Order: sequence, then C-alpha cells, then structure tokens
Amino acid sequence: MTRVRADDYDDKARAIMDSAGTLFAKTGYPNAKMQDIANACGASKSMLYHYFSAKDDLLFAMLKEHLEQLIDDIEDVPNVTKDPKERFYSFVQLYIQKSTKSRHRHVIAMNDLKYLPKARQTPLLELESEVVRLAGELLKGVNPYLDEPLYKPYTMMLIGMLNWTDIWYRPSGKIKSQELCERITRLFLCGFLAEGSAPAPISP
Amino acid sequence: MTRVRADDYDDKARAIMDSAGTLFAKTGYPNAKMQDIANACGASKSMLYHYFSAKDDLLFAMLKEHLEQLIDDIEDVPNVTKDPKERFYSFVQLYIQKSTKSRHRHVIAMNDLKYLPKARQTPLLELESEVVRLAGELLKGVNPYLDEPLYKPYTMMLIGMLNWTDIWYRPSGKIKSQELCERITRLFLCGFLAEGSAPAPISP
DNA sequence: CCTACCGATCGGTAGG
DNA sequence: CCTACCGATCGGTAGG
Repeated sequence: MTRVRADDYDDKARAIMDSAGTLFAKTGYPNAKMQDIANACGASKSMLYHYFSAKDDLLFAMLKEHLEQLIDDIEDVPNVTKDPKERFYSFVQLYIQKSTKSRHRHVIAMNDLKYLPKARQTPLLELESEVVRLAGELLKGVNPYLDEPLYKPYTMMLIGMLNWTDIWYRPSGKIKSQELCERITRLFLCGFLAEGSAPAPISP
Repeated sequence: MTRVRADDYDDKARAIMDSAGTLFAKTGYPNAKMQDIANACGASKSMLYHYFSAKDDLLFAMLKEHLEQLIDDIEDVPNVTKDPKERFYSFVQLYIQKSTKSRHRHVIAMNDLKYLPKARQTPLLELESEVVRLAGELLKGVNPYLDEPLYKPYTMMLIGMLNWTDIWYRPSGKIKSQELCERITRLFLCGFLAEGSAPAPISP
C-alpha cells in the first residue's frame, strides 16, 4: 500500500494560495515574506514549503489557476446568449463582478508577473494573450466592419478600463456593480459602434 | 568664498533618475539593485549615494518630479483652448504622447509606490488625487449634466484606458499616436456625452 | 577645508 | 512542525 496524499491536500493548497493572494495584492510579491504568509495562514513556514517548494511556485500556481479560470469563463460567454451586445455585457460582468479572491489575483497578474523567472512568465503571458484574443473576438462580433488591425487597440482600451476598476472600484460603495457594468458597456459600445463603415446587414 | 555645489549637480541627479527610471520600469523597483543602477549610469555605487542618500529617496524624487510635471501640464490645458472637447483632447494627448522618460515614470508610479514607506507614499498619493480631480474637472466641462457622484467613475474609466496604453502601446508601431488620441477621444466622448439629461444649452 | 567621487566591506535580512 | 542555521544577496557606509 502506497501512502496517498492527504484527502484535504488540495483544499489546504488553495487556502494557502488565498492567504498569499491577499498579501501579494496588498504589499506586492517581493514585500510579502514567506513568514508573513505562514502567519496569515496560521501555519508554519515549513508547512508552506510542504505545499509549495518555492515562493515562485506559489505565485505561479496562483496565477495559472486564475488565468485558466478566467479563460474558461470567457469561453463560456457564447453559451449564455447569441446576441453580440449581450455577450459583450457578459464579458464586462466577468471582469467587474468578481470575487475578492479573483480581484486580488487579477491585480497580482498585472503587477507581479515580472518577479517570476522568464521561463515561468512565458506560459502565463500566453494565457494572457488568449484572454486578449477572446476579448477581440467578442468585439468583432459586435462590430465586424473595422479594419483588422484596429481590433487590438480597441480591445486594449476596453481591457484597460476594466483592469483599472481593480484599483479604484469598491463594490461596497455607492455604485452597485450592475450599474457600473451597464455604464461601461454603454460608454464603450456607443463609441465603438460609431467606428468604421457600418452598412445595415442584409438579412437572407 | 563658500564653495558651491557643482554646476552640473542637478543635471547629474537627473541623469541618474533617468537611468534608474528605465530600470525600475522594466524590472520593478525591488528587482533593481543599486549596483545595477550604477552600472546603467556608468558610475559607481558611491556616486549614486552622493546624489541620493537612499534608494527610497531616488524613487521618491523621481515620482514627485513626474507627478508635479504632469499636474503642471494638466493645469496648463485650459490656457490652450476654451472649447471643452478640445481641452479633453489635449488631456488625452498629455497621456499618450509622452516621452519615453515620462512613460517609464508613469508605469513606476502605478506599480512601485507601495514599496515606499507609508510616510513617503502619502504626499505622492495626494498628487495622484490631484491628477484625478483635475481630470474630473475637464469631464465636467464637457458634460455638466451628470449627478455629481458619477464623475468619479467616468474619470476612472478614462484614466484606466489611458494608463493601460503604457502597457501595450508602442508609438513605433502601425498606429500613430495622433490616431490613437483621436480614437480614444471619440470613443470616450461619444459614450460620455450620451449620459445624463442633456438639454440643449441656451445661448444668451 | 571642501566636494566629488572610488574600492572595499559591514551589518542585517530573507529564502530555503 | 519548530528552531537553528546556511549561502547568498543587497542597501548603505567608512577611509582616503
């Protein structure tokens, strides 16, 4: 009989990633000491190293899980509705109506990727490119009349607007997240649909 | 006769801030070693400490100068034109048509402020608030018909879009910076002007 | 006696 | 799971 991994191994690993995520988001990866993370988990430093053999591994696992989850969610958007504008709105919702955990990881993905060695950055950068590509597809669905090279800048304008909400927006404030989603969607679509030659589509 | 500080003292301090800024922007503040900065300057580490008595002082001086310059530039916008939409366009230009140096410092202000001790963060955060306040004033000029608490989120949508250009936009690419300024201005103003009750202004 | 630097090294810290 | 400790690193300093 070979010894098996404890049943709650994955649960504990996730709990560590959550505590570490909160800390990384608040202080930045280099400022967060392994001892701090251990304290935040109510565990010892050695216990941490049982689950993640290096600080980099912890950051990498956290970001990989986050980006893969985000991509899954975006890929699911077309199953929700066929209307391109509603798909766009669903995408905005994904970014704004996130859990605290997801918001933290998003901030970390933006700020702390550069503290990983190049070789570990690459697969994560590829996942980020995939997010951008999927967002671009959604934009093409909304307004197919632009020149191809223009979708990238508009995608980035949108993603910039959405990413920045992590910095300033607090769902506990006056503006409800639904209202913010609606305002961002209206603002962006109004300007984006006005671009390019947009002849009335011919119904078959 | 009292000895005076070398004539080129300020020039050299500026040259150090430029080299350090490039490094901080690329690797992040904690990853940039004083030795690396010295190497980038073609100088010795001791020389660095002659101009900045600590690494934190270097970061602080750089960000203070950058934010004060940015605020000066924004405050000058009303002198360029009276038309609110043209003022808005000038503001967008300030953010997009930046020098490499300014772009680097902007990235650093976003990412690395948290590596300063709290007491040194505070004055810089106040300068950042002033930038947001001034941007809000410009938005109010363009569309004065919104409820007061709504200007903050729209200001942040705009600033998010603008800040993110530091990440993805390369002026050397296909899209010229003027075109990007125009597209961002069109996109934002189209959606922003459609908001709120906007009765036709009565000409006197 | 000053400022502008250099080569060398110390004291403290953090990942593992 | 803890304490003790290492090898390496790095910000900051002292002598000339």
